[in-house]
Amino acid sequence: MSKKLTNRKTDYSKWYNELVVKADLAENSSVRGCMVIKPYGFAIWEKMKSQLDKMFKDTGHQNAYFPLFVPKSLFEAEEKNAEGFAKECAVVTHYRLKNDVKNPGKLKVDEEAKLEEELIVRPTSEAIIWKTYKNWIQSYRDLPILINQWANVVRWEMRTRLFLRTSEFLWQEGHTAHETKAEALDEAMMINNIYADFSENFLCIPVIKGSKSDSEKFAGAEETYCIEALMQDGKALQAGTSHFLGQNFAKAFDVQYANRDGKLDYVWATSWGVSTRLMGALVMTHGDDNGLVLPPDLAPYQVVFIPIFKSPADLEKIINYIEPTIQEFSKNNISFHIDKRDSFKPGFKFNEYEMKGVPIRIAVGQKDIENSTMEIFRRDKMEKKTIELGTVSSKVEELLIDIQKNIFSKALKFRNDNIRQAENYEDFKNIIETHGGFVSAHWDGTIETEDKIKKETKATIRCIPFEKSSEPGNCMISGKLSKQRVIFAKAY
RNA sequence: CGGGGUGUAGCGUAGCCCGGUUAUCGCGCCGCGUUUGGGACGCGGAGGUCGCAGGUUCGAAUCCUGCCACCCCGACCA
Repeated sequence: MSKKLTNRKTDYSKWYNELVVKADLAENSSVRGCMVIKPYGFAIWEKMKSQLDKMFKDTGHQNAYFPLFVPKSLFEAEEKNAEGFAKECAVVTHYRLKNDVKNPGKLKVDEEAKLEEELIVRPTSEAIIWKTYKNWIQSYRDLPILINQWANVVRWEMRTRLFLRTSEFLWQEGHTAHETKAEALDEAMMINNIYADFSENFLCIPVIKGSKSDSEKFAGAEETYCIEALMQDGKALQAGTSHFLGQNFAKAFDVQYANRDGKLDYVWATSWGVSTRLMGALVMTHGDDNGLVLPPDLAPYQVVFIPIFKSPADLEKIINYIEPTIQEFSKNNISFHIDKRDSFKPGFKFNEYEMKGVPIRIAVGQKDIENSTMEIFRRDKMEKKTIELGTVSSKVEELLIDIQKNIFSKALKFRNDNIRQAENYEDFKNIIETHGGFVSAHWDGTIETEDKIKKETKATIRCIPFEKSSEPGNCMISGKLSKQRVIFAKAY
C-alpha cells in the first residue's frame, strides 16, 4: 500500500517526470503552466486516443477539425457560455510584429496591425462549431450530426497545476445536433457511459457516474453528466463530462430545421470531452512508491527485456536466445522493448522501468541460457519468478490480463474503502477532515446549502449518482427532504 | 488579485542571520580503465551574469530598495 500522498510533491513529480515536464518558456514570459509531453507520455496519450476514437466511431461519430480562433462576436453569442469562460480567455489583438528601432535586433508589436475584431483562442469550441452547423442544418434529414474533434484548447487559469490544470491542454470534444430532446439526452448519457467504460476497463480507474449540481454544471448546459474518480490522496478528480445543452446554442446561433411536420424548430445539442488530465488521473490512481504503474492495455510497451551481458558477444547470444519468444509476442500482439544499452547496469534498468510502470520485465542472462529459463517480473505486485523458456509467451499473455484486472480491483477497493456515509453534518465535517475521500450524504438540493458546505469544509458536490444507493432522507444541514444521497469530496 | 515562501551549474543544494581568499556538496555530463543477475567504482576533466536593476561599503551570494519569475494556500476551473 502506498503512503498517503498529501504533501508529497516530490513523489508526484517523480511520477510525472516520466511522462511530462513543465514547459521551459522564455524567462520573462507570462505564459505559465504549459507542459511538454515527452515521447513516453505521448505514446500513452495516443493509446488513449485510438481507443476512444474507436469507441466514438463504433457509435456513429466522425472526426472533423474546426479553427483555433473564435471571433469575439461569435464567442459572446451564447451568453452563459461566454460568461463562464470570459475570465480565462487568451485574446489575439494584433497580426504583425516589426523591428524595434530603439532596440536593434528586437521586435515589437506593430500597432498599425491591430485587428478590427479580437480573436479568442478557443477555450472550447461550441461557438465556432455552432456557427458552422447553422449552415449544415436545414431539415430533419440533416440530423443527427455526430462530430468529434481532437484539438488543443487554452484556458488562462489563475492558478495552473501540472497535468491537472495546464494553460493549454489536449482533448477531444464532441459536438452533436439532434432532432429531439430525448435523442440528445440519450446521446449525452451514452457518451458518459463510454467514458466510464473506457476509464474502468482501459485505464483501470473506477468512477462514479452521475450528474452535476446546478452550480457545477458546464456554462451553457442544461444538464452535465460526469464521471468522478478518487485519487490516492483522497481528493476527487472529474475525469470526463458530457453535457446536454438543450436548445441554448441552437437559439444563440439560430440553428433551426424543418421538422417532420414541416415546421421550423431549434435543434437539440450535446457536447462532451475528456483531456490529457486523464493521464494525471492514471498516475495518481495507480502510482506507488516505486513509480508509475501502467495498465497493460495502455502501456507503450507491455514487456521490457533486460539482457544481462558482459560483452557484445554475450548480448548477441542473448538476442538469439530470446528471438523465438519475441516472434511469439509479435504473433500475439504483445508489445515489447529490448534494452540493449551497455552503459547501464541491470539494477539501474530494473529501477528505471519500474518507474516507467512497464507491466512486465523479463531478465535474460547466461544463467537462463544454461537452464532454458527466463526471469519474469510483474510491476503491479513487484513479484518475480523464473520460468521455463517454452512457457514464457503463454505466461506473459496470462499475466497481462491478470495485471489489468488486478490494477483495477486494487483501485476499486481503495475507492470503495473511501466512500463513507455521513448521517449528520458533524459526521460529515469529521470525515472530510480526517479521511478525505468521497462522502455520501443527504442534501436538500439548494445552492445555499451547497455553498455553506463548500465554504466551511472545502468539499463540493462531485455528483448526484445515477445509482441510487439510498432511500430518501433529510438534508444534513437544513433537515429538509432529500430524494437521495449525493457524493461530496474535496476536489482537484 | 490577497496571504505565505523560494530564486546559487542541466537537476537538487550548502553558504545569507553575523559582508572578507579561488562560492560548497551530491547527482548528471565528458575522457580513460575496471565492472555488469537490484540504482557500479577509481582517476582525470568541463560546466556559475549567485533571478534582474540600483544602492550602502575598501569589499556584497550575504545588508537595503525596487522589479521579475517560480512554488504553496485561497478565489477560478477539465
